[in-house]
Amino acid sequence: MKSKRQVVSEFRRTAIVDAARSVFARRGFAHGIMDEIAKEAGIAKGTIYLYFRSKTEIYKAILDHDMKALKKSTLERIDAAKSLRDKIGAFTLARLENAEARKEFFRIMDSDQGNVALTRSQYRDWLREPVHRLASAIEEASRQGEIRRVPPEKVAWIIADMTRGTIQRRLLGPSDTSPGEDSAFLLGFVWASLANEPDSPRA
Amino acid sequence: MKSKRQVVSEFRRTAIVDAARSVFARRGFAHGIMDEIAKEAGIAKGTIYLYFRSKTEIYKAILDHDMKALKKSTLERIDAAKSLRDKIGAFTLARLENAEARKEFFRIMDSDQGNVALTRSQYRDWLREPVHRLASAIEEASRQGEIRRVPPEKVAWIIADMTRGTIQRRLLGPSDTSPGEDSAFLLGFVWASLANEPDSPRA
Amino acid sequence: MKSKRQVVSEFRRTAIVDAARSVFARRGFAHGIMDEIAKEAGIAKGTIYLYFRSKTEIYKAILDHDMKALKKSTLERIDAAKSLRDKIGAFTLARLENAEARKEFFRIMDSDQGNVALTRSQYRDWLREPVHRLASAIEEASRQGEIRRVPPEKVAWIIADMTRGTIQRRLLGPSDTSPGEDSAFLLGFVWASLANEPDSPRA
Amino acid sequence: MKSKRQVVSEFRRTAIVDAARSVFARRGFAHGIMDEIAKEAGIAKGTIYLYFRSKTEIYKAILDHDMKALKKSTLERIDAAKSLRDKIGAFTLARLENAEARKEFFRIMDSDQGNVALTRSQYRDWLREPVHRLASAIEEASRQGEIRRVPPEKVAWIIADMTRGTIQRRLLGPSDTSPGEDSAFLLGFVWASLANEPDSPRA
DNA sequence: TATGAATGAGTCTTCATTCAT
DNA sequence: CATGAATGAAGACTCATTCAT
Repeated sequence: MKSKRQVVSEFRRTAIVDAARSVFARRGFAHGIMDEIAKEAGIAKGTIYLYFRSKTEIYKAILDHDMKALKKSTLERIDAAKSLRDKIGAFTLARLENAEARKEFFRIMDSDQGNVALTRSQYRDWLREPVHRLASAIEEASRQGEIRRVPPEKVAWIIADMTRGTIQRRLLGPSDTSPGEDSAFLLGFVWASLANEPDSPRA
Repeated sequence: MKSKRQVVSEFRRTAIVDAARSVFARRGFAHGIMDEIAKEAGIAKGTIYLYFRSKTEIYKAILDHDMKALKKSTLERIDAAKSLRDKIGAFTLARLENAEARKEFFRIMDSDQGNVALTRSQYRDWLREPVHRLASAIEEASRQGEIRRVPPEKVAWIIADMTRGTIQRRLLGPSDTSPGEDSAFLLGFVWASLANEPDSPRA
Repeated sequence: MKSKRQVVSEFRRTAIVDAARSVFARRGFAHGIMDEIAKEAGIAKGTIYLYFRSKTEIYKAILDHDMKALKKSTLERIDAAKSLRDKIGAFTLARLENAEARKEFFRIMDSDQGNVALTRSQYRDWLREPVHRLASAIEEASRQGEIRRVPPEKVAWIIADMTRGTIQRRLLGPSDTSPGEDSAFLLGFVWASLANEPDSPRA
Repeated sequence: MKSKRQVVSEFRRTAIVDAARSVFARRGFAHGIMDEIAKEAGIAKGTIYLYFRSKTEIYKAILDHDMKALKKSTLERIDAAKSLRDKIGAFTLARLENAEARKEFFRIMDSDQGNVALTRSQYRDWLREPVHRLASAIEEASRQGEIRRVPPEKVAWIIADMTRGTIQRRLLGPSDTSPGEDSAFLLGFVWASLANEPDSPRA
């Protein structure tokens, strides 16, 4: 069981990370000021330094925390789906819903980063595993003849790309479609490609 | 005809923008220092302020200039293609080749931005017109029965998304495929989807 | 008789002063951090403030305590000696041995001080009395004709200076002579001066 | 010939070092604030950083400059003197006069230093060469039979110690003797010791 | 016009001191 | 009494922008 101290400590860390995420989403890393983070966390500036060594550490903590959560959630939903079609749908929907629920984080990922230098590749990192999982499913389905022959990795990545683009468009302004609808559209488009022979003219 | 004064002025602005692009690509906006830009442009720091009001203005000038060029080049190549299939191929190839030729600019677009706040939406902005052009072609082909019925805007955007993702992956590390091959793959994938009825199972 | 309360209180004060002396000797006053003092004293930081009003107060307490002890010890050894020669020897030896035994304190005196502003003059203060005692003995001996006529105060101070310099050199690095030898050398030098007519050429 | 730029640069560096010496003498290194140095130098805080990388660099510049000057001046005066007696007098007088003329620097050397870690030993460093020079002269004179046999290094150092102590006493408050008188007294004391056989009782 | 030295507002970080438990 | 988490004032350093030459 957690001691009271640990609970408080956990609480503070979370409050700081939450405040920082919000501030960084609003101002970017470079312009996200410690004073503002402190105020938003409802504590004094010095207190932050009892929990994090530096501004950069907070940044890393945000990424680490959110990416882990994102990866976990996405993988679970992929794994829960049985067929490839459902897995692809699960992937896109998971991504879209997560983005909805964690707008702030995605705004950080999408826009800023100053020089913290790692973000973009870290971003790829957390995506890598879900995308690989998807690729494996594609490869399997491809072997089983459920879909046409395609390079699994490449296809998995472009599915991720389409999803990401859709998320970004949703982030830019309120969209008139739900995540579910967007996901369904993406799935439809992808599946139309995978399910059929390429280049076979209509008639 | 341009006066000598104007020529020199143009020359300076270009030198500054080029230097700034290089610096921002390397360090990001927040860490791209005026001193470094000046040195790289081969002029004194103060001189920059004779041509640009502020650091942010330079940033905007980079975006404005590069995006215009990108848009122009992309539109021309789309227009030069006759069939929808070729137009899509022209779009993806134009994007991939441009990215190759203007790595620095894409690196700025891709990674950084401090919080100059406009980038991401500006990025969308320059893409908007080419994507619309593509959408129009899709709509037309859709109406003509050349492809199945799809929402033209949405499809055009996800083609842009796939292309962008591919560009980013190329930017992260040296890839073993050429822009032409990547473009061909994307086109193949997209066309397989567009050319056929959705959801028609293989057998 | 001391109440238990007083005993504990005394004990705490001593622990804090000892810890602080050690820390200040290591880091200097400015860089000697309360956290470190607390840890070294085996108590919580807040507890320190139950016994001392401020960091500076601790500093003063160190000086006060150590200087008193030093003064007492030095005076006793001077008084125990009968002849002037022995008194001088007693003074230098007491100083050298004390420095040996209380390296930490001397390291504080020697090197640091932040700007607690008083140190240097306080240092003089505690020395003042022993030096005066020495001066008195010199004056007496001078009057008795045991030594040549000299200004007692001045001579006493330069004896103190020589001793202090010797101590500092010993503090800088391990020396190959014992305090006793160093003391003997100083005494020899001084006595050679005092015992003879000045300026009387050798031959 | 110096360019105008160099002259100005030199001027600024000097102004900053002078201001810093004054501030450090007054407040100590730790409490000597950049703002105050800037104000005293009559420039803006940022300007300081055009000439010195950090506060510590300024500190080092002070020591370096002043110690070099001190060493040079002291060595010259020792060398200019012919006899050992005169050399000793030259040394003590040079030190006393220098201290008079550069009270501020000596106040820094004497009192403070925070943790800049080098001071005290650096102090020894600049003294080392003059003291060695003195030691050589003592050794020579000792060999020539001009003075009794003594360990030259040790004697040279205690002469330095006596002088330093005298300087410190002068620094603490206005003294009623001139540097010349103090120097003469020290010389007399030392010479009385060197010129005669040790331990030879008066009668 | 061009220069680059000078400026000073803006921020992170440290640490003595306080205070609720 | 003891604790140690919380506070916030203080200070070094950066760099976009200005301005005298």
